[in-house]
Amino acid sequence: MQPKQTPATATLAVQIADDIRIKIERGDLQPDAELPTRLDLQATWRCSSTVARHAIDLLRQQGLITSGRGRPSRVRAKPERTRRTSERHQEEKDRVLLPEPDRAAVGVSETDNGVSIDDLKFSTTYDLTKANETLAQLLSIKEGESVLRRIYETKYPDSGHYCAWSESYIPKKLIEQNEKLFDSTEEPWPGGTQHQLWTVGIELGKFIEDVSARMPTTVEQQEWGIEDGVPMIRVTRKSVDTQDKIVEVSHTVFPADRVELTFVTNLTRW
Amino acid sequence: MQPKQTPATATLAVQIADDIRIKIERGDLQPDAELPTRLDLQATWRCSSTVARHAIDLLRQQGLITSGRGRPSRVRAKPERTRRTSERHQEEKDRVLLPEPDRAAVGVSETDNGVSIDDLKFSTTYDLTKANETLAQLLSIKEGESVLRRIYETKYPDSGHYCAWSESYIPKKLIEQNEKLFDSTEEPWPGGTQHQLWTVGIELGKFIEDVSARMPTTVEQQEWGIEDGVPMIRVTRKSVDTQDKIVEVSHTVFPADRVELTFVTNLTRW
DNA sequence: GAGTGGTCTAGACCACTGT
DNA sequence: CAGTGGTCTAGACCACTCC
Repeated sequence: MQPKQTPATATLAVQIADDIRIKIERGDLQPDAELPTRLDLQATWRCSSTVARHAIDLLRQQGLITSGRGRPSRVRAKPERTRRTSERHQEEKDRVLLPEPDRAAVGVSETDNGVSIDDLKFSTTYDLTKANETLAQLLSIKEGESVLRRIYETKYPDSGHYCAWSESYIPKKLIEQNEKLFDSTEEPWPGGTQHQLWTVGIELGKFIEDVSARMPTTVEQQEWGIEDGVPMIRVTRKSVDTQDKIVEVSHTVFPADRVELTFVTNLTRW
Repeated sequence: MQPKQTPATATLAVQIADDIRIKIERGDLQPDAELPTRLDLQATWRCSSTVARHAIDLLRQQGLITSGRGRPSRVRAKPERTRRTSERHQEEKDRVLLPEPDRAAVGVSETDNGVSIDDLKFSTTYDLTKANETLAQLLSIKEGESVLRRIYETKYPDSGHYCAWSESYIPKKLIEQNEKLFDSTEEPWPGGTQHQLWTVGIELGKFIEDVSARMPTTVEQQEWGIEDGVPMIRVTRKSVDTQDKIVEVSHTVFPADRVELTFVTNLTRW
């Protein structure tokens, strides 16, 4: 879409912000270029510091610029995004029947989170909990039935910020034949969740993934080290077995500026 | 995730906002409940109007509340989301070989945008344009080669706001055998893009969809009637034929509070 | 008409950056 | 050290809603 003009009805702060935004979109202001200072804007537009400030705020909330104490605001350079493709589901399945050394060759953070960085602090929490109404309905069990909850957290050791976060729910009765599946010290499990399910006789037939986006809270911004104007993407994944029964439900969240999702839909041939 | 506490280092506005946010998450403040007024907050927290105002701003930017002139701010009720599932790709393909009356039974806005509302103003713009570098590379053509660009816009006739927007690019040389494909008055084409491609001998083998999210600009907020704190989701879709060549590239955007995406990944059986 | 939130003024002080 | 952006005060006026 082309740069758009600001209607005459817009407030002064919006006019200022859009003037700068159009300069960014046209390339007059390149990534990392310094923006006008608050005093500049006050002089140019004959406005108070509050209005100049608000204009800068708007641009930051749109994810277009960064700003910080003492440093001039700058046009935000788009960060590299990790790609997370739906084809890893089939790849994981293909590995299930391989001998353990081959399965173990792929790290858990790679299979479960699509991120393959080495120097990360990885932690897993297992517990048994009772299914609430939504979860019970999804998993075709009774409300209050026992489910294994697994929480996977990956953090950058230097900053302590999250790199990845996800939680997974599996009905206890489906997997209780294999007690190792309740032991978090077995993580990272070679071959991932699909191999774990295979040890109790479950073959997956498909994954159904729901994708949505929302803004992070201020607390999430801190925990993830997210800048203003960056949405969170949430993926709810249902793992469906070959009898069309949902055997696992998981939720994953991540900042939209760090990950891009790819989904491949294969069509049957004529 | 559980409600989190505000660190002591947070600014006053953030503390106020988080105090309210936690009340919302705990259910102390139900959807549509009125929030404390600016004067309330000034009195309770002994702060200036600017700080009270900023706290409300933060919550609006997080998409948690709505506010407007003369009306008290309220906890935002989650709107209904339209579901847009990847299975419609196969369904569309299955319809291609049907006789025209059956194909025409499904509206274009339904097939292309996943939205099936009747009273919408639908408009299509066709033009021939030259491929830029990115597009040329994706479509395996030379930069500057002619491509058919089609823009689909759906608007609510009362407000004039967008309901759906997408653009599509197809290399001219792939489809020039059928001149009807360059005539926008043929829209809505019964059977959609897959049938159009079939008229020039192209069968699709898969779709590759990249999903990302970002904040809307102030102009997009106006054009779509989007409230603060609602991200835009962007889907770039590559239509791949049975020889693994990309024959069409399309971009779709929509507000994250109105649409939810579903992707189904089928796995091959053991 | 009273009360709400939206916008704005005209300052102040602070933390931090870069030179 | 000067200059930046971050936070905040203490107001003002306006448009709008609801009673």
